[in-house]
Amino acid sequence: MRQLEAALKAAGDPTRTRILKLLEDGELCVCQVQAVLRLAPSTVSKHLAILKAAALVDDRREGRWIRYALAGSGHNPYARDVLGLVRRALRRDPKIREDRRRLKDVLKMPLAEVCALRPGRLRA
Amino acid sequence: MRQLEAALKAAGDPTRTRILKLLEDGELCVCQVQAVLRLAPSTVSKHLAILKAAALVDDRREGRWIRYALAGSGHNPYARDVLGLVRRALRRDPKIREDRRRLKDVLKMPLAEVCALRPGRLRA
DNA sequence: TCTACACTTCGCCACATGGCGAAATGCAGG
DNA sequence: CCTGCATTTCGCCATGTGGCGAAGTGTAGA
Repeated sequence: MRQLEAALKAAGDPTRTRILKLLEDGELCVCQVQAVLRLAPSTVSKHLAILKAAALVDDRREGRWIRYALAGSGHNPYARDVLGLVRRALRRDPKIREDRRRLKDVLKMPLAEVCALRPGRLRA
Repeated sequence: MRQLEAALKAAGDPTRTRILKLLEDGELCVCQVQAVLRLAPSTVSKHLAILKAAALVDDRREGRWIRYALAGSGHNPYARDVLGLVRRALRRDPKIREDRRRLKDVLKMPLAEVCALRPGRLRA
């Protein structure tokens, strides 16, 4: 019961849905997600941890960064179904479209520059 | 975004999942659900209202009772997918099995007697 | 090993949510 | 209408959750 609950609850939060939709275009590091969502790093990190606990995403360390991606055939048997559902959903949602637009801009910038945008040292 | 969120969140609660699994066997009135779950009437009613708002169930008045059933091709486009996911899930979950066993007993009793079991006038 | 930096963890706050009992609602039958 | 009963709504409480900033962790590079 807990696994299904975890997957549904994880995907049932609007912020996390936004993250899942972003990851449909490929893996991203935390600061890229953060640059699109415009939330505090700790907040983004927590959401990613919840998604990971629900086996909806995988993480992979790459040097200084940690890349998150949608889970493959994860260990949670329900993750695949939930991800499929989300993937088919919200294709025309205005907020999701806006996020995708922002993501495009973010992907054009070098990673270091993206991370420098953080609200920690406000200079943007 | 809100419709997907509503469906996922509604199905993501363990008590509501139990209700959905019960309804897979056919429509039930509130007191039947309550007899299986052993929760206060107000609690059951609230959960059913949430499931209804998410378009996962339909209700239908029949005399003094209100029958709830899994939603057909509901107005929430995601409800069907979520219901399918839940239906395929938890087939072997012990708590769900236990509920189903209790439901079988409840279905053997006349409705009036089931409702009389309520923790309001304790006499069982 | 020291600093810089990406990320996570912790502690906090405001608000949402699940549980209950009591009161309100709405239908059936006298 | 008035009573009886199934259900809902309301008010309350305890707990869970999302947001943040500050402090901690861990890796890259000087």
